[in-house]
Amino acid sequence: MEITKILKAMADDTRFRILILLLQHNYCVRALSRKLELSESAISQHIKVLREAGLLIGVKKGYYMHYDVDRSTLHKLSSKIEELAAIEREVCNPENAGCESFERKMCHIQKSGYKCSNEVKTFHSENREEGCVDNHGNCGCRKS
Amino acid sequence: MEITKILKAMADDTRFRILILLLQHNYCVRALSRKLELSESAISQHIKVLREAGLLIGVKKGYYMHYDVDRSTLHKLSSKIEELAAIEREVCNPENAGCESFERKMCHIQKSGYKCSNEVKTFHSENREEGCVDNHGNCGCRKS
DNA sequence: TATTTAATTAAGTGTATACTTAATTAGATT
DNA sequence: AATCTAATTAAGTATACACTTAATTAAATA
Repeated sequence: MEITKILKAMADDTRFRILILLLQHNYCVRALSRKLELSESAISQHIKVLREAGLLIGVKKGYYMHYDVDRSTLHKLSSKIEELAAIEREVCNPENAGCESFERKMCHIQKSGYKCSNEVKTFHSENREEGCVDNHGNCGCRKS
Repeated sequence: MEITKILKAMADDTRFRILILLLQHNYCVRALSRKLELSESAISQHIKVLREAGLLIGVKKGYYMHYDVDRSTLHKLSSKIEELAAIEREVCNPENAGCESFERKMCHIQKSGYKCSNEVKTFHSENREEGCVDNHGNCGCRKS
């Protein structure tokens, strides 16, 4: 499941409306094209995007295509977003960033009175040194 | 809460990555720009989109902007998507579409043996008559 | 087999958007 | 007050994309 692909498919206003209409009824392409006042071609292209994102399942019945929303994709998407919301933030501070003691004293997110040294400022502004893996960005703190 | 605005903000791969990074740490713009190998300007513009969608809250601290993901927006989005998945579909058939009895007999989604009349075909293909509110699209069925 | 029909694909166009570098802004620091 | 500095905005560009009409496809029907 490609989450940004699904999000992209749903993010367009027209496609979002198509999705809602197809959640409510089994409209054919022509009916959707009338309801949304767009060409059948446009609808067909939107449906393709929704289908390729896993949001629609299409079955041909007689002359008509019957499209149905794959609700399991919506459930999975919803869960994924909940998972995101559950990510815990590791706040940058000298203690958890693995800063050297001399840096710790100078970190600007420390209480007032402490100021960043030139070394720390440089670290923040210029390219990072060898062996420096991460830069939390609020100061010169390094993560290991 | 504009759902397609939020979806659009999250649908871009770069913005999605920014969101995840900011869920994990309090990176500044420069740190994000290094991590994602994009200009600070590009990051700033992406952050603006995320902020205007209600996904980020920014606070200025010293020289730095501290951005935090508004997790409540993610929760609300997740719920909205669950609501969508819960929409029940009213299947189009002559009975629930309020079709006239003569139409009911001719609806193509009836069992085989019944065929659409020219009138019904025309109704489906041409513009709808006066007073016809809905067209479910699988046949000539009218809704009220 | 030829015809009809809903849907799709092809080709083209105008707008939106994701980036760039350069200029500007807001607010700490000296 | 003058100077830094992170972030933002301005201006410009190249690509993506949402539409159009016309041509094509695939399946049902005659």
